Amino acid sequence: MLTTMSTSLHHRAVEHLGTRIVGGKLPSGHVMLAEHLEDELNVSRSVVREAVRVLQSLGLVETIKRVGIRVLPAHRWNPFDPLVIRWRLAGDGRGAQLRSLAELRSAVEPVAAELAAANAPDSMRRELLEIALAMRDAGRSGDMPRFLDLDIRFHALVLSGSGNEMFANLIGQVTETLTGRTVHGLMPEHPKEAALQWHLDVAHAIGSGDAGKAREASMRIMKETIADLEPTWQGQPRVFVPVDRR
Amino acid sequence: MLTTMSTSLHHRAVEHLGTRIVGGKLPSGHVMLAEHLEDELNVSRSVVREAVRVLQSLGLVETIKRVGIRVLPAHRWNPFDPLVIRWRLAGDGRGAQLRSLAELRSAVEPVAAELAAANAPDSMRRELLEIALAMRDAGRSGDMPRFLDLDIRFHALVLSGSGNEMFANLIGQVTETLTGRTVHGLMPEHPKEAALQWHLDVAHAIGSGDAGKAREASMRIMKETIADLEPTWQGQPRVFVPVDRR
DNA sequence: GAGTTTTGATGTCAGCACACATCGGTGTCA
DNA sequence: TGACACCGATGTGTGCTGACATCAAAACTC
Repeated sequence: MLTTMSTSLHHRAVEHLGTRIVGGKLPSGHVMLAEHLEDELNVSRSVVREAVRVLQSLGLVETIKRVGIRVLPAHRWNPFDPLVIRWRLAGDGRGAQLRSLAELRSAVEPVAAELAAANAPDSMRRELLEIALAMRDAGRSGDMPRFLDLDIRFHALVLSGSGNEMFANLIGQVTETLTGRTVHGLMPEHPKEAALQWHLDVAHAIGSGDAGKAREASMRIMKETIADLEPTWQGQPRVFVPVDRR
Repeated sequence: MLTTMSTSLHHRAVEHLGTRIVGGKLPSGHVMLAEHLEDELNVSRSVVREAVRVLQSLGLVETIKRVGIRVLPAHRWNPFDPLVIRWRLAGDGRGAQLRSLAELRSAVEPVAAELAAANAPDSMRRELLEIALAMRDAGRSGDMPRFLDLDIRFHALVLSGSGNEMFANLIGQVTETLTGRTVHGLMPEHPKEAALQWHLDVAHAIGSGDAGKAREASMRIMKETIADLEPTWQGQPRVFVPVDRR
């Protein structure tokens, strides 16, 4: 070994192969040999095999005896795996991935708000209102970094307050779309006053247990968010996977 | 080796550990040693290590030097991974898992119907209508196995027709809730006439590109489905994960 | 108590035996 | 002579093992 490694060889191998497959450099159907990967990555068989096993569990490759390690088509990948999402966001698939995430979020958050209104513990309802108020202040004063941070916490709290662990798990990916919107300069100098009010509406509705209102207000936020982000993925073709192919 | 193996040792090891962790037999914080696992499973280090690596990528365990392999708390698991879902459905978590899936589905399908109305290829729209009509026939004549099959295909087609690969990936899990409803005797002798009509409404709305109507009709189906399934998870406590803990 | 050494676990390597799908050669039959 | 079935060689993933590296907790020294 020449280099002292910051990350483990295993981690690097997974990352190396994952980015190349998801990024499209290794196309679907491409076959690799374990031995070849050893040379390419300068690691031993154990490292390659453990990495391939992980990629296999993500649906990125399959191993076939006497043939090698074959790259699977994109529709076999697990689109909910954090690694796959990260790799897609880092490569060509960024636009399509952001659209998928935004659509997922626009579907989930209103229902999460509904559930939070029905089920969230009081402490979360209180915190939600505090954050919404702080968002209004930060938004009006144009403190955008603080606004972004509060925005993330707000939506994370709605998802978490739903009491649905699948919803709560989307927090990381919501964070990605929110920061993405800011990074790509898609946020105005000041957030719209209406948007600030909608966040307060959500907080109040959840606070008072009004599921219908919470959903409605959340949907308005989602519509606005989608409209803001749309330029990011414009022109990206949609993919329709035949249902029989799992 | 004594036994000829039907499934690979790797597969068996992943399954063995996964079911025990998700099933709660190995509680959060429990520490195992790789060597101990070798003895327990009667497999070699490579098998154990590769299995542990896969479980690590699912968020079920972490490996710590000088300590061992530690089971992670449930909120660290990837709730979207097919393996995790399957293990939860097979164990104590079945009720909570079904609720999560049903809620996710009730959030996603109306939006998927909306998107399908806007984007689905014509062939899918046509097939959707055919299936909805066939569902009506099967429903009225009380051919429930055929109805279930058509129902699955219908909802799979809506999800797939959205052109969102994350939605399309939920097909398998939707199948689980639909078959679960039938298996648990939660379906009436004949599906309600209204439900049959709602499916036709969705198909027609998507066929004619009416996104709003598609969403509305889909939401009605979802409300009904949730109501049907609710007994399955009654009394299951909700879990609220603090937002700061990832 | 702070710094150092020891210890024990995972991480990594390399070589081997085995199972098995594929391919090509051989034999048989028409 | 040609078509077809059989069969063994080959290559590659699967699994096992012994050895060493690495690193952090724990024990020890001062």
